[in-house]
Amino acid sequence: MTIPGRRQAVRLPREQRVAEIMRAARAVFVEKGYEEALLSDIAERADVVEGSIYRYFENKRDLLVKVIEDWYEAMLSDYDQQLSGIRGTRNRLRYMVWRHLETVHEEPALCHLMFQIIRSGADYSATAVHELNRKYTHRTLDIVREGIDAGELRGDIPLRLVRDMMYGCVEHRTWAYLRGEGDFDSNHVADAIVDLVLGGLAKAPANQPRDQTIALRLEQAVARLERLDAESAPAVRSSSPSKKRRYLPGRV
Amino acid sequence: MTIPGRRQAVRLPREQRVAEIMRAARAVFVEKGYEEALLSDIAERADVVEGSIYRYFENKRDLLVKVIEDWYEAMLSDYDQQLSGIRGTRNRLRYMVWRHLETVHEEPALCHLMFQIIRSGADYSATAVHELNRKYTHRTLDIVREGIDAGELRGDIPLRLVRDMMYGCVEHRTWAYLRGEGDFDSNHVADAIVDLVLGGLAKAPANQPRDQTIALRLEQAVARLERLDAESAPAVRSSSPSKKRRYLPGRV
DNA sequence: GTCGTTGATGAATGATATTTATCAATGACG
DNA sequence: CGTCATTGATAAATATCATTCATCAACGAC
Repeated sequence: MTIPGRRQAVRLPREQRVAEIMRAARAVFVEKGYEEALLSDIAERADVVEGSIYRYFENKRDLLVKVIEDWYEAMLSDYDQQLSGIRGTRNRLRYMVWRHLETVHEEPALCHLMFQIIRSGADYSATAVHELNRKYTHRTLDIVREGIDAGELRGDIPLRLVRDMMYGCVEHRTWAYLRGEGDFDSNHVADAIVDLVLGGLAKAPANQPRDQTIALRLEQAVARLERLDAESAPAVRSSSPSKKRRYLPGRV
Repeated sequence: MTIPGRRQAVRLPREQRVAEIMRAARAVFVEKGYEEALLSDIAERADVVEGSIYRYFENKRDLLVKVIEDWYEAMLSDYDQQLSGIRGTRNRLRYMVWRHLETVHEEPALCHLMFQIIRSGADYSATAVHELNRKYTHRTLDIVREGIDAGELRGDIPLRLVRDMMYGCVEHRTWAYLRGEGDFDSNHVADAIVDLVLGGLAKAPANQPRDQTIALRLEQAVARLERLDAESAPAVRSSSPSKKRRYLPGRV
């Protein structure tokens, strides 16, 4: 006999319930950020009771980690898919950066969670996200290596430094964007970054002027970027921050 | 008449009490990280009662922000102090990077808090830390600008990109370090970064080989770095993470 | 048809940040 | 000198959530 007032328990197979909860969690996390997201919100949206979540996830953080992992994995496999159809060191490198920037535009909240919560956690190194990330940056290094082998790039620069610079730069921009300090154009930024890196890396025969196409592209990109910088430069400090789009949920 | 059992209230002038609390807070935050640091811990160490903290600080987060601000301000003023005694674009640029890296070594926990809690907060832009940081990176751009004016550096690169690359790279290394993924040598890394940036930036007369000294320094730095990379490369995944030094307090 | 296994529940529990109601020293002012 | 507003400080109450617990019911194998 069902106790009156006791909610009708809908039984689902494990996988399906896990999927439901993760879908709900992702929505709530995106909407409210980590701290503001309540397990009760998530439970409600997943149409379960709070306690049920603990049958499938260790704790709130674990839930987030799983959500991010899921997203990240799908994303990276798509990266590979696309990349397989792109030829040429420059194009491939550019695609990596461009796609990264696009992702920030498409999923700012998830990116923010990824940076703030996942990647700065003490257990990050043990996370699948870490492994995925490693794989991803390896992909980038592979491209550079191919370029070196093909004789297109200088071989005397530590690969790690190149990678750190590229993604470091990307992330600086990303943070500024996530903070609502100004938008960016993925195409322009990607061009500028790749151009600068290649400009420093490109094998320049000692007594020859730099590759014409590179020099040209560089000029154009730089001109565009300077304009962009001028626009997005904060005219007056603390003018009207409310007008800026923000993607950081939470504290007001 | 004093109610028996009621603690003897030591009255201090505002400034002094604030200083006490901040000293205590800094210690506890450093020791335990943000979430694990309890207001009761801080109160105890500051020899006040929890509620008293709220007389001087909005909330826990505000307390941390003030602590970081304090530290950051002192640090930057010292930067300026030192920098005033250094001549030459390369040396000055190198000092900025080097000092940044050294700071990470000296105060890993505060750096971590700065990155994770402060800089990713929704209110970061309104923070004094943001302003300080802006001032700091401006200093860097000034140096580059001086170099351009002096004819030492190419003038056709967007300054922001240069800055983002330098600090982006620094931060990538920093995070890896904070996560316990391997140490770094501030001197080597600073050399490598500055060399790479200048290698891409340095005005290379079209039909002349690159500046000899730069080329030489580059080679040396690269050699050192390759060695370093080889050493700090994770031999076997998930070998014994317990052996690595970690500077992330918190969750076990 | 019984019984172990697993999905699911609703109500505790616990840990902490934050508030509130009070209290006492201090010092300015009549 | 006293009174009284101001400010430093307190102890206890509150509120908010994450997490755990004691039960319960459907399902399926045997």
